[in-house]
Amino acid sequence: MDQDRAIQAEYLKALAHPTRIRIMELLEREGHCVTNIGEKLELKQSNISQHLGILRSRGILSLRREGGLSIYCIKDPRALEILRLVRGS
Amino acid sequence: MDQDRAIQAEYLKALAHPTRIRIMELLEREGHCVTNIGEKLELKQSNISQHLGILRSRGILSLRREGGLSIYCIKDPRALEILRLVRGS
DNA sequence: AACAAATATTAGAATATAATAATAATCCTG
DNA sequence: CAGGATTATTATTATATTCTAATATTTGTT
Repeated sequence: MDQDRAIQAEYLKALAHPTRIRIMELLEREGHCVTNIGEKLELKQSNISQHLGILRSRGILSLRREGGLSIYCIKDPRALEILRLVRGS
Repeated sequence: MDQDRAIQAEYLKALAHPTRIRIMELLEREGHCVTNIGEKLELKQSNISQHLGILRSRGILSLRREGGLSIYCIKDPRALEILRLVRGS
């Protein structure tokens, strides 16, 4: 189907951004909250939140609430495999 | 490096388009010329040529001239692995 | 309930991407 | 070298992304 390719393209687009690649690298070890990610990457909170939302909407990240925090984790390990392949250029 | 992630993002962006995914699927079996691809995909020649140029500029496709034709082939098999991973969602 | 911290959402401006149409460039063939 | 076919490039318009700033929401604490 052609709709499948549109979905696949959306998935790849979600990964195709330097900041989102950095987020994936950061979350590879363990989950982090939004503020934490923002500090490590030295980017604005709202921007981080938007990027996390994009990755989550594609099923790449998951979110759990813990205390007052939103902890984002990698949900789809295929994304890590893809990034590993891309690195091996 | 941060420039690496920019390059990685460009690589993924090249794959992150429905038409370019179709092109990759078509070229998986064997190389094809521009006109041929345009007919199979029912898209304008200039559009196809642009998409092929994007894939080539990222090192994903290669080009050889044969007779009066430009034959495009898959150069980087990692791209196929990535698309296979993406399909397995 | 009020306050503070953490996160999400929205609107806006700047930039990037994509499709079309038109034109240019390439390269066989006679 | 002229003509025709193939491919590449350019300009344009429409759409999509991205970042920032501002505001709203959510949640925990007192």
